[in-house]
Amino acid sequence: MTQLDAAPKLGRKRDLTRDPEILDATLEVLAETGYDGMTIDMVAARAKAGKATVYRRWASKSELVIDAVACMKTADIDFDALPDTGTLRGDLVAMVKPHTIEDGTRKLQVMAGLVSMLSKHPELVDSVREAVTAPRVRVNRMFLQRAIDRGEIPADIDVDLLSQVGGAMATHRTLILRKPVDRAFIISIIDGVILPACGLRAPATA
Amino acid sequence: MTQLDAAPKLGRKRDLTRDPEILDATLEVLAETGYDGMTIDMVAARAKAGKATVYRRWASKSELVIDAVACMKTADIDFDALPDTGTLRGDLVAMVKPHTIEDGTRKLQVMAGLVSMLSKHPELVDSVREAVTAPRVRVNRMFLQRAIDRGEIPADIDVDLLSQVGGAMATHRTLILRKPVDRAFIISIIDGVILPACGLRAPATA
DNA sequence: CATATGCGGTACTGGCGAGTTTCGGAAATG
DNA sequence: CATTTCCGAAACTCGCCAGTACCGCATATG
Repeated sequence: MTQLDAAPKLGRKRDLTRDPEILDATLEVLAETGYDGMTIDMVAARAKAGKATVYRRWASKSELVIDAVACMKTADIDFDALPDTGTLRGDLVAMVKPHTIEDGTRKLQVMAGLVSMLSKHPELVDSVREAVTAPRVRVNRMFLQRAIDRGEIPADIDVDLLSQVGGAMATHRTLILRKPVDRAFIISIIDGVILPACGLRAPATA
Repeated sequence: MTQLDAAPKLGRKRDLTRDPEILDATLEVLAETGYDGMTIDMVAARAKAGKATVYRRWASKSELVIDAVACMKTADIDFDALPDTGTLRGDLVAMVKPHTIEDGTRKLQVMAGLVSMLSKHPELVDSVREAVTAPRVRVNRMFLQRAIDRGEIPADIDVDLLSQVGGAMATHRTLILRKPVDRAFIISIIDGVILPACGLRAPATA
């Protein structure tokens, strides 16, 4: 720290724009091949970078991946523009947009590639929860709380548990069943689990 | 097949009792280290066998693992002695026994070690579902159907989906959150998700 | 222009693990 | 007892990959 300003910055400067490109390439390879199948050469090739450039910025493969996961949360839901339709079902269904599904699918695939790493790097558990799981849970919790506040659903439901159900079932479907989490599946979770658990029924047309 | 009887069985006979011991050792190592971290030497050492003995019986590491997973379903719930308490909650809670939790935890840990393999060996997806997921789903489906038949819960609930919820949340808790699936958690799923989704309430004491 | 560092690319090193072979001994056949 | 196949154990081959070193060039300082 004390030496940062004193250090004369000689030579060519590091191109900081390559950092996010390398991290993105890392997430892509991670989603495609998983942590153990991923090689630094794959990441470098994907980012059109040299292997030395990667190792100049991250000390090891595991640190690169940990950093990539931590930086994943940036491309997230913007909490300012959340739907507020007046009904719980309306809010939940409004979140089922192609872009959201696409983003969620990608995160689930990255998560699938990280499972083997979680036991060896417990700090990753928190990063993954913060980047993938927590945002969706927070949104669901807000929707449920609003529904309680307006008297749409009873106040004694288990908000914490119910806001996790959707993510848990999507995770299970992606990691174990290896089936796509599409709009129909998400709607069936809403209408078949979450709403009934809140004492509501889906519209008859569904 | 035609040559089996004609072949003169010379020399020492293969010790068939080693097969299940090696498969059990495989599942143990798999649960502890995952597929990519597992080595044949670990399995052989655990089973007190030589590496050659393993390769005389299975052609490769992946075939050994696939066989071990396929043979996992044997130690399962005996469908003859299922509880029938007269209420849906009674049946579900009666399944939450130490032995069942222990068995389920082990299977979930094996599953965690297999996630990285599922994308490369799609046939494993079916084996895992048959050995781990399906039995529990079948039991839950039976409980729900009985509750419908006796008029305890409405007949228009989504039986397929609701019989998967418990397993999905347990899987998510083990693989991603890395927290133990204990009795309290399972009870909270029953009382906080499944029963409310069927229009029932847990007893006030809970 | 001299120096120092970053860049993409390639060659290299070292360790690890799948799969094979070998060895001394044990069990089965004839 | 000779032969054959199994056993556990250990040594071996071979390919892959993390991490390092180096090349030729680009870009920054003074």
